[in-house]
Amino acid sequence: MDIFKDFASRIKKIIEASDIKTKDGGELDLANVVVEPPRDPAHGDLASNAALVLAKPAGQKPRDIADALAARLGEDADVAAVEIAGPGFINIRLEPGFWARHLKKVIGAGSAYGKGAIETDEKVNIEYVSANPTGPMHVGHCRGAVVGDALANLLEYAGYDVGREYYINDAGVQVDVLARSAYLRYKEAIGEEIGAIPEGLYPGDYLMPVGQAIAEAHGDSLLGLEEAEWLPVVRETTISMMMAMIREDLKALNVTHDTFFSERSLVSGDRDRVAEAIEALKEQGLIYVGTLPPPKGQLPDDWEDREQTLFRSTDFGDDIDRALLKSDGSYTYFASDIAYHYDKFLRGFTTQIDVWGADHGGYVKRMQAAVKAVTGGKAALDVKLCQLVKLYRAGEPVRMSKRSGDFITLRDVVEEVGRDAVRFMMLYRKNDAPLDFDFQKVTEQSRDNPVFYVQYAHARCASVFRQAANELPGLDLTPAALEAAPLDLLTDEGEIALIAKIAEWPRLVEAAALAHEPHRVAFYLYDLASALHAQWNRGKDLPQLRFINVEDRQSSLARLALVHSVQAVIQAGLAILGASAPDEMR
RNA sequence: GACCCCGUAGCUCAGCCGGAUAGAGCAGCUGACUUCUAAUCAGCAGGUCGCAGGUUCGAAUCCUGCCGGGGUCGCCA
Repeated sequence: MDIFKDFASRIKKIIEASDIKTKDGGELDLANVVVEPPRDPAHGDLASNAALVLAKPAGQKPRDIADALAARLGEDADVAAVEIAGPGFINIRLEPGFWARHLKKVIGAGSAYGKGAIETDEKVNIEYVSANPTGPMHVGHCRGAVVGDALANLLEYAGYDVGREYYINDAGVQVDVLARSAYLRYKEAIGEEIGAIPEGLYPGDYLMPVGQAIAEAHGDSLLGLEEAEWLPVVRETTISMMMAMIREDLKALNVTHDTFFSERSLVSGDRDRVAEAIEALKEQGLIYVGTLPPPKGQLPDDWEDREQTLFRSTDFGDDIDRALLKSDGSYTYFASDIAYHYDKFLRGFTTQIDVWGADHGGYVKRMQAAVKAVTGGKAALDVKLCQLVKLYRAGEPVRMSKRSGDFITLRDVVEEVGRDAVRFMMLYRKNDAPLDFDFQKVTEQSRDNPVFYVQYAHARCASVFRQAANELPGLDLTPAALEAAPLDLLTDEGEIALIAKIAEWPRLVEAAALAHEPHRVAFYLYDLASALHAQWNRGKDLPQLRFINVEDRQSSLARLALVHSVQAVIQAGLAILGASAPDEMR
């Protein structure tokens, strides 16, 4: 169904059957031979670099190879013309009938068109959000959440077996601080005067309901206890309430996970998975006790040389070896994280993707080193770093002070601009480029706003079908009828351009999935929407090109088949991005 | 000091595994609404792809150095 792959294999067959060989008569490596959509439509429908990549190993001039391939390619029934251009590109022009046949296949495939573009049984794990359960999600979390969720959708669509995961950082000192903050709110709920929240504790109001819930459950029974006694109780309630809140936030953004993995669970119960992971590394001789050199440049105030238990991450490309135990003997975050990624591997995930904020960039090498080491090179970790999102309102930066607890939450943003707009805008940029998010622009209904532009294209398709039902009463518009439409009536260059754009969909899905880049889907949808709007408007200058023509039911049917396919692809693409595809926008 | 990301039109950004004359949108200018919803379209103008080397038949893309912006830097998470 991917015409580019189809023609690439046709060309490869021609090469294999030809007398083009390496200089010493061997078989050529055809891995780099590709067929692509040409940059300039004047170059035809398909372009191949075959002659260029084979010239050197074959020891022949590119144009000579191109000539030989072009002659054979010209015999293909689907090929109307072959031209050799530039340094040796082979440009192919397809028979008009080819596009009609291709469109028929697209319609026949229905919602399966483009799906499973990659044939694989590989299990991919994507970890995203993983926000500390210490409060509501703020805008900073938003991008990673959307990127991870859309990437998961994309990989699933492309054919992978995808696990979507959230790592709950419920161990370590921060959640203890959280628990102490909640304990204060508990005392408040009991009726004690607590005054101002002390420096170092979480001041947010969102802990008040937690305090009340604890008061209702325990009365004043926790008041006289030592911290060591009440802390585990308070912590557990608090974390579960925080996670409930976070899940609500994620739901508002249409972000889903199928596993919430607790950091604490690594060491609770009868097993210590962190120790097991460290043991696995130790068996390979990758653990030692030693000291690290102090960082160059500004020395931390409290620096002192100290012996530590270290992982030899430098053997796997890291800049420095990394500590696994704190001075009090407890595990570092890194040690737990190794165990977690090891656990993912043991669950069968050989491709792992983590979506992090850019401020964790310094953590990438050590984690990749750890995954490589602990899985014996059988699993690989890709990390998608999301750059900062800067908020604007009508061009003016929105100020936030985190200290006062007065930050803009994810919920605020979703409620103000809507889920679709947030998701689309977060994906309308590469994840590693900073993003300006303007509340005003995002809700604007214009071409400046790609969300509405793409959704409107979908709505326009739906509108055409509503209109067709009115103007062409009795015409069968079911998919089966559209598939059987006389599609060879689609000969206008704008119509062919639309079919060609639709034909790029499986290729786009595959490329975006392999690169782990969901933003490409958003850009593709924008292009496809643009091609549809263009063809629509041509119908105003040239009424004979309008999708619906009451005088000509047959060509109307063919065009409706085209519109149907555009609509289906936009719908599939928006679903990957996690945005809705409205039938009407008024 | 080290490492990571970024640098493409006035602005915001695409550019797929190295390919042809580097593309969109916005802003600017010129046009198209008795419509299948103008929330749209057509056209014009706008570039030393940060700088300098290198690899290559071919570099915005790969390598090295430099400049500029952002981020990170032993036990936080």
